[in-house]
Amino acid sequence: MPTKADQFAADLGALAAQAKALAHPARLAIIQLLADRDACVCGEIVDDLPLAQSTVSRHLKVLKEAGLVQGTVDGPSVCYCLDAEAIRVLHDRFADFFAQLEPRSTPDDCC
Amino acid sequence: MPTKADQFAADLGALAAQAKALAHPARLAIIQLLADRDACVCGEIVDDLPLAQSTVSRHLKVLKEAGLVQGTVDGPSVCYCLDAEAIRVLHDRFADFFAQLEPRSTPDDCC
DNA sequence: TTCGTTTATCGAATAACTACGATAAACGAT
DNA sequence: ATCGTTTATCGTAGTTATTCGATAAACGAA
Repeated sequence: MPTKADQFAADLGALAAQAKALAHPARLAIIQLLADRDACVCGEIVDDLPLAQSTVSRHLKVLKEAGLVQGTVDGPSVCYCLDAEAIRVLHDRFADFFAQLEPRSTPDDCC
Repeated sequence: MPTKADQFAADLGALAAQAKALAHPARLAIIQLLADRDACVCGEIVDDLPLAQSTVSRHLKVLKEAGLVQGTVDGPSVCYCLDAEAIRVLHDRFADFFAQLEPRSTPDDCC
């Protein structure tokens, strides 16, 4: 079922989709957590966030669906870690987007 | 009324809020449009997007509330333009966030 | 096998987002 | 003062997001 948002350029849609994954402080906090513990972390994320376990699980699912985080089963628990390559791609996408915004000499504030 | 998302660090909340403003292809398209026409544009945005005028007006409101766009009344129409300084700040915020993610030597993929 | 731990999913409630048409408000021009 | 143009807002509808508690599923250990 195509939504209205699909009528835009694919690259804008892709960037918007990943921006949406970043559009919640809990998910940003999770990303920072996963980066801080240089390797990866399992359910300690729940202890570090003021959210219920099921809520954290949902946020992790969003991040996984956005391709930013990977989870591998490790015994009874699950080990989550950042997808470093995906993060880099996202970083580049944002950098490109912002770079495109200022080829203009931004002479004086318009209006 | 404080929501659950307010319990996170203020900087994460601020970044998440602006990421949310970018989390729709129409709003990204609007930002690109405003940057392309080096100065600013009024209602031509509506003509360039496959959306109703009222919908575009809402998206513009979101961008204004995020502080990324300014609108000044110009006769019967309104002139919108990017807030170049706010864009720069947002760019920096994203850059900082991503930079923080990779102080690790990213030895080998964990897990 | 049974128990405890860990994670995912379901169900449900509330809130927010996206979208449109219709209408109102502001303004210049006639 | 009235008309047409432009933009904002309102009302509404449908979808999606956020959150929690409760429950299920997976697994190691006893």
